[in-house]
Amino acid sequence: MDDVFKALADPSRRALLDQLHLHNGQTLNQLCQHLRMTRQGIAKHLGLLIKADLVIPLWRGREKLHYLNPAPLKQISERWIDKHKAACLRALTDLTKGLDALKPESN
Amino acid sequence: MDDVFKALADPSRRALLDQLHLHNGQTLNQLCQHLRMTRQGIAKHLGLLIKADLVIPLWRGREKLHYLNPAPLKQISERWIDKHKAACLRALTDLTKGLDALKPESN
DNA sequence: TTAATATGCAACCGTTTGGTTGCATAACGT
DNA sequence: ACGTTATGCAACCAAACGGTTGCATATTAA
Repeated sequence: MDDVFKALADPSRRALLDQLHLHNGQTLNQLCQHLRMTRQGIAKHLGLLIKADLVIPLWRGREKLHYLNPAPLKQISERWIDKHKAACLRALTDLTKGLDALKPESN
Repeated sequence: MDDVFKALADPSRRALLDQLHLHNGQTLNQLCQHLRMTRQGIAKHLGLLIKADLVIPLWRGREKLHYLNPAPLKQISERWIDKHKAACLRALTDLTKGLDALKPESN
């Protein structure tokens, strides 16, 4: 899961995901046309996305097609974000309680 | 939003969020007891969490209480993850179509 | 007022990261 | 077979990162 968070941390990689979201199954060279960076740079980013299992590569001849894999995002959403979202109300009441404690007359 | 993704990328910072999730409103020194790192190191991490608005600090005298703010996580979930999750089915069909195209007899 | 407590700030350092250039390899078209 | 196309791999570099040490500052307690 650490790999997923790390992969999402970079804006270029998020842009790549967005690009694939727009048109799934693009080759490396196709993806290069949308991001001003060398092919090798993009290939590195794709490597991290693939390592994080956010993107799945499929070879067709000499072309490498890149497909989105939404599973890790779903996992993060379910196992991490929802857990914290569930504590939303609690966190807010904690904050207001903290603010109340700041009032001098409340001590 | 970039700050939020960057803040979430480090396991120590996620551990801090978990710790606050366990007991909201802890001071810096309290948080230090759960993570084997110097106070200054933790303070740096908290600084990034605060910059990303994931944690809101409240001063009470010389103590700095740290409160979770679930809003950014909710935003990320809604504006980013859900969008990709929505494409889940599509991504999978794309993948299987890609796999089909690999079969030589399908060309 | 003085000592202890809670935090902030800055410099420093090794490692990782983001990106480049250069070259190698494999597959396709002619 | 040969040139072109699509990709991989390695070295290299500056910048950012994660973490430390040392010192400064502000608040509380005696």
